[in-house]
Amino acid sequence: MTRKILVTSALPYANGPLHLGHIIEHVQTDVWVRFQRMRGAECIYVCAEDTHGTPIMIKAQAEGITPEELIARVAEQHRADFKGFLIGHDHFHSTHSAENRHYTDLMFERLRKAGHITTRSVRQAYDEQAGMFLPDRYVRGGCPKCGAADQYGDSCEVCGATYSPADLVDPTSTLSGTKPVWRESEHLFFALGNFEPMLRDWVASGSLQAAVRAKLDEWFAAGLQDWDISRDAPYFGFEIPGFPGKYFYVWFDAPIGYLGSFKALCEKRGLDPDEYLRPDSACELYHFIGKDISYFHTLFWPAVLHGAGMRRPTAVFVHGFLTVDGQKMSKSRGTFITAARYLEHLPPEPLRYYFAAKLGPGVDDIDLSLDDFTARVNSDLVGKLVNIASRCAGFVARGGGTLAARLPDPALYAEFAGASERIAALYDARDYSATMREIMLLADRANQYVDAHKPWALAKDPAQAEAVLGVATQGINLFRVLMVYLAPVLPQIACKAAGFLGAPLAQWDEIATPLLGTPLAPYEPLATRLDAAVVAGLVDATVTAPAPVAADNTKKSGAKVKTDPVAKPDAISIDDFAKLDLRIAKVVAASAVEGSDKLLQLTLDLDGETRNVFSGIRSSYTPESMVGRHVVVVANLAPRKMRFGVSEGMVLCASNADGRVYLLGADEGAAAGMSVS
RNA sequence: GGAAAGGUAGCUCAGCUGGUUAGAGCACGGCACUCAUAAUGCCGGGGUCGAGGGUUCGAGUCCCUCCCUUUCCA
Repeated sequence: MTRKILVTSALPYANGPLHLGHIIEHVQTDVWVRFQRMRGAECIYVCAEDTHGTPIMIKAQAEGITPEELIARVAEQHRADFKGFLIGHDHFHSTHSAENRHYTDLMFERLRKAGHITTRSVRQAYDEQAGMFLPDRYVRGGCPKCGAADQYGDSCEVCGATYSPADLVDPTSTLSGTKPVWRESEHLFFALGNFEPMLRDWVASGSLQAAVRAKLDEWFAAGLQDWDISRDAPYFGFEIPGFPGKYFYVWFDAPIGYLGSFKALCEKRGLDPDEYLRPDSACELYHFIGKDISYFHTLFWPAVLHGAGMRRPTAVFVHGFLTVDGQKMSKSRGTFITAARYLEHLPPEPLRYYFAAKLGPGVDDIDLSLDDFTARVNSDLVGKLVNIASRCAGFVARGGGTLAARLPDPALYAEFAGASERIAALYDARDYSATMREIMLLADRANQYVDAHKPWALAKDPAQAEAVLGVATQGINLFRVLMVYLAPVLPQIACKAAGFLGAPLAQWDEIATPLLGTPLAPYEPLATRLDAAVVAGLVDATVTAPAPVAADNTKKSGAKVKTDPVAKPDAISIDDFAKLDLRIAKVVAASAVEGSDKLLQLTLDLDGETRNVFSGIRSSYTPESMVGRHVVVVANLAPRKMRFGVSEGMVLCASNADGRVYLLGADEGAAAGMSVS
């Protein structure tokens, strides 16, 4: 019977850009989904924007736009980033949607009727000037335990103490800077404790990794407490039916967003969501999440589902955090790598491969070591894997372009194909690092095979032409098996390889029979080496070297690939440099210029001052991707009249010989109008 | 403070329920080869397995203490 599987990745929050931490989770999920599909499962992968809550509301206010505008803009960026990393969501929805409202209301109603919702008064910090209740994080003050100043309302970063905002010494609201008052308000609670037996049973069913189970036991031992699921207006979210002025807490409707997204997909495809969601469903449901949100997904979520008369997740797969060069991703260190930044520098598949090579089934943190990344990708992907095809293709071409009719070494092929179930089991268990090790071991064997049979030596004797073609055919077929194994990780390379082989690589069992007697397309490089300098450019050089040097960035952003030595201009004095008025500007609007295939028209904000600038970056940036980002602009460049209007400045970019350009940006924290020096 | 995970060659990591001379890839050195994106193959150097105790015929693998790193605490 065909497995029917519904898979999710955690919903990204709509208040900022995706970073590589988001990407590793989606890659982990995407690989698993692609693998399941290759194995013939009906596997659906959904995700959505997580759009509700105070931070969204506040951020939109700060930008002078509506929350709806904010989440639409961020969603656009997120979609582009996911696409860039080849994440194949079947559907990417939003929690601010009719479908999500439907399930949120429905599930709440069912929980209420079943007696799982209670009401209780809560005393909370209230900002009288802003006219709203304050989440813990929006109150700061002195730590009641160690006295450290300016700590968050929930915990102290200095001594690690946890407490409530009411305990703070000298609390202030981060919104208005005023001292909050304490007000009572009725809140709605979800009686999590009602579900303890069910949850214990669920945990015991083997749905969780050992480390997560251990954590759950701790939580059980501490006792399950009611969960506050309401917030008072003003709040960006769904108003609770029957409770005017009360809104669902963002964490209540966020996981429900999985179902909302799924529902939207079902409507598009004419599927019945209940087949997947009813309590006795034979379909499987999996959530991939980071360990920071285990509590919500392993306690609340199964309990809410169960209480609302729905099935529980088959399993929740928890992964660790991503570090860069051994350290927590940090904006101040420049190691906070956004998805967009990565994609501006490098193609997605090397990173997909590297993540796969490091991801295990556990909750351990994963380190992106940049040097290791470069070495690993270049050696495994280019030196070993792609090399097999590359070195054999020429012999096939010279032998007529068509593969031999028989394999000279069927036993070796059988050995490669015979690894299939072992590798599949590793994928299925999400032990990708072991999977990649197995596959690369085979890649070594393939290179050894070619080396042992020395087709280049045989080729010197015209009488051996058949043998040469045989060795090449063997090599190509070994490569094909490996490419099938790697297709979940490297979908684009697999696609190119399929074009080269003239045969699809879409199904796992395609390897059952070798490819014989068919023509090959001309070989084109399937993957290229990473340049260590480009990789180093992923971390923000401007942090450690705050110099305004465009030349330095030019080197690091791809130009080096083409070793096109930039002519060194004459040295200038600091005074000459000071003549430049470089500023940070925020792109508030962008559009393609009609009648030009190179230009984008940008509307820039330099802290109050608005500039119209034409920039020749259309080959590398879409108008949508520009809006909202910060750029570096030469603000005192004499205005220049162009056919399309007057350009009042110049946006700085690095570029290389092939015409790609790379915008210079500024780290988080830089604001429009700031002077660059 | 409580809890968890981890500390194995220069780097990134494997080492299951304790058992022969501790492994892989990369990097490094030598040799071979030249088909391939200076790719590949063969050989080699390199580790008192965080520190110190203990259990055992035998411990990287179990127990205790300590040090360091990371993470979680609704």
